[in-house]
Amino acid sequence: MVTIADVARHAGVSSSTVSYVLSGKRAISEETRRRVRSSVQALGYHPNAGARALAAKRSHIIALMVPLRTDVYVPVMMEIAISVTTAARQHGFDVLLITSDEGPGGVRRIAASGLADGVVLMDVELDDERIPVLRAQGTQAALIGLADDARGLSCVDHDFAAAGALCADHLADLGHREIAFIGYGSGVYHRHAGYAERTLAGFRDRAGQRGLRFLHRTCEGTYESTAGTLARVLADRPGTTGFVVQNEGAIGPLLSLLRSGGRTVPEDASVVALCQDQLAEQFAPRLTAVTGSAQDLGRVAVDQIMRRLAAVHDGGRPADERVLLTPVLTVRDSTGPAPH
Amino acid sequence: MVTIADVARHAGVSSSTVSYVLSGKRAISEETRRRVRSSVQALGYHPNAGARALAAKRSHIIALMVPLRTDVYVPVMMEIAISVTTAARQHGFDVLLITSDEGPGGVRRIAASGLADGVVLMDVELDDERIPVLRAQGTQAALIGLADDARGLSCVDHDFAAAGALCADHLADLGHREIAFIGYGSGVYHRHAGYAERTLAGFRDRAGQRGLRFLHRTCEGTYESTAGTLARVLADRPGTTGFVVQNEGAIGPLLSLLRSGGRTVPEDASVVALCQDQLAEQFAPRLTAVTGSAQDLGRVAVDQIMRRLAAVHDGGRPADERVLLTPVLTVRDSTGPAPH
DNA sequence: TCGAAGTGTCGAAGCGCTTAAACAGATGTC
DNA sequence: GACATCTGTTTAAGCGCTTCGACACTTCGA
Repeated sequence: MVTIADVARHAGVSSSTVSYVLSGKRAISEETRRRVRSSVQALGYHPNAGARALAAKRSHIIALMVPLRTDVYVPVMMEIAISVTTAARQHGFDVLLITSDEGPGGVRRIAASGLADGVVLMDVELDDERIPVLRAQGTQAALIGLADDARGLSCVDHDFAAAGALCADHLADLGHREIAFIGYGSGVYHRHAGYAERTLAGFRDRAGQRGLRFLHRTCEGTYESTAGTLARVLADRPGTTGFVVQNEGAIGPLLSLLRSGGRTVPEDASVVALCQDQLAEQFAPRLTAVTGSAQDLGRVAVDQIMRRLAAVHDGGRPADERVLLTPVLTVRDSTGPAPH
Repeated sequence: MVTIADVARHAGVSSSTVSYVLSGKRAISEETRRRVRSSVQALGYHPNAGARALAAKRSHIIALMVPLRTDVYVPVMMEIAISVTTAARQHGFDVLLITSDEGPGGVRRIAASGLADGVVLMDVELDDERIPVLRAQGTQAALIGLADDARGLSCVDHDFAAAGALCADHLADLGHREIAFIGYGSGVYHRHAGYAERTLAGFRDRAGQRGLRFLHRTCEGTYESTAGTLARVLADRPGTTGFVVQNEGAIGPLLSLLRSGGRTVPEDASVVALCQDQLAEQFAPRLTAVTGSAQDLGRVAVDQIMRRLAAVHDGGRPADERVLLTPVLTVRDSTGPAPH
């Protein structure tokens, strides 16, 4: 194993000089810097992470707590996890993966052991019990999702209310008057998952403003469940011409069912999906969709933590940021003017 | 911050005694152990991870390198990542997430800095350039996937050849004679991805033994691509009655297309999917599928690393294990006797 | 010309833990 | 009763790094 002392000897300087060259925290002459750098290269030196963390009281690791529950579309979770990792690396940080089944105790463990300098929490509930722990430990954190009380931490999320409103506007602009909103399974609403409630609220408000009649129905995302939901919608409101789908699993079945029921998309019925563009492109017809970037979510969360850490490092009090990312509507082939 | 010295003072013992109580590496009297434990509780002590890693030369972290590429079904990757994390925690280890875009350099960085005690590599190519690095660094590793030369490391994977054979056997048993194998996009085969090639080879061999005629066609997993693939299959072999689908994205479109083409499943055509049970259950009809547990994959990989670390710790040479998990065929509603 | 200020490097303390070796006291052996 | 043995605990030496203060030397202003 190559240590900083080996590098120092090789370069003919003291080990503190090597440290300062590497951290840039003190002025070092051009000549010395060059010699040290080439010794580092020659010996293949990588600072020992434990020693560094111990001496500097910073691990250069952030923890990412991912939900075990999979009612949220899994590829999106993965995309967030990967973007958090990539963004963290750009700041010289690594990412520790922990699962939400560890609960508040997991957060305490990570923070108290100094394993991580900061924590990113996914799938945050409105009244999340991990938040008081974070505050008590003085751990820097960023939430992906909105909490009721986010004092002492930063958060970022999609603006789901705006996404819902975009759907309502688009269908209203096309002349649709009766809309069905196919949502997540009822469990998601009972849990008061923010993304589900806020989307629905945003849609509802805008639909009201635009004079739309609409129905909200839950749906589990299987073929059977979608068939049942669609049948009830058409029984209750035969005049429905617009569909908004938030549950990714229901999209394929819905398209199949509309087709086999004799309704052509977009001539007889328009469908707007709330899902990733990548997914929207896979169907026939390609779907008009409202999207927010999962990558941005991860990147912003990491940036927030980095700003908090920098503030603490400089002896200040970190600012509690609250960022909502604006969703985008991409018109494709699944929406068109309402039939007469 | 609570240190081991605080606990020692509180319990009226020396800090080494506290350390021995916690690690169990020396005999400690019942009485002392109780006092120390309750002091740990009372003060909320968590050992500092950096100090521990530095002194013990073990970080109690394993790194998990996940692919950025998403041609493999993402939820499966996520399931593996989560099962690795869960299994690691049961051994008192945490998981560091790194992305494969860091390449061999990432592996070197993690190993040389002592950040992780072991590495789990996903999406391994037959001739993977990270493997020599692992060997050179003497890092303990487990691969998920098979490499050409796995000396010095352990590996685990699904027995994809057996999975392919199961599909052929099932369709042959039902009397089908002409089968189409709908695979991944051509890029996957050009890359010589092990899972794709081995499944196909296993299917091909067994199909040969059972006297089946078959066609292998690549498919990108979009609706258009599946439509094109199916059209070509039916043009080349109008008598095809059995379908094996390995590309998750092609399943939904294939079912839709068969239905709209007037072929009822399973009366006119049988479909066997190579995918997770959860996914197979979502379609109508529910799909007969060949599955391997992604959870087991992660768990076994972690167990392999733990055994390797234990062997090194005991001064021995770790055994290079090679485990293939047996796939399971679950018959559901998408396969039936071949039509006359 | 002298002291002050600035620049570049080093020495050494210390971060919180593990662990080998030393030690104290109880127990057993002849 | 002298000695070895065992059990339970302490002492102290690091692990490899960061960082504070000291120091040597140069440059600058008065």
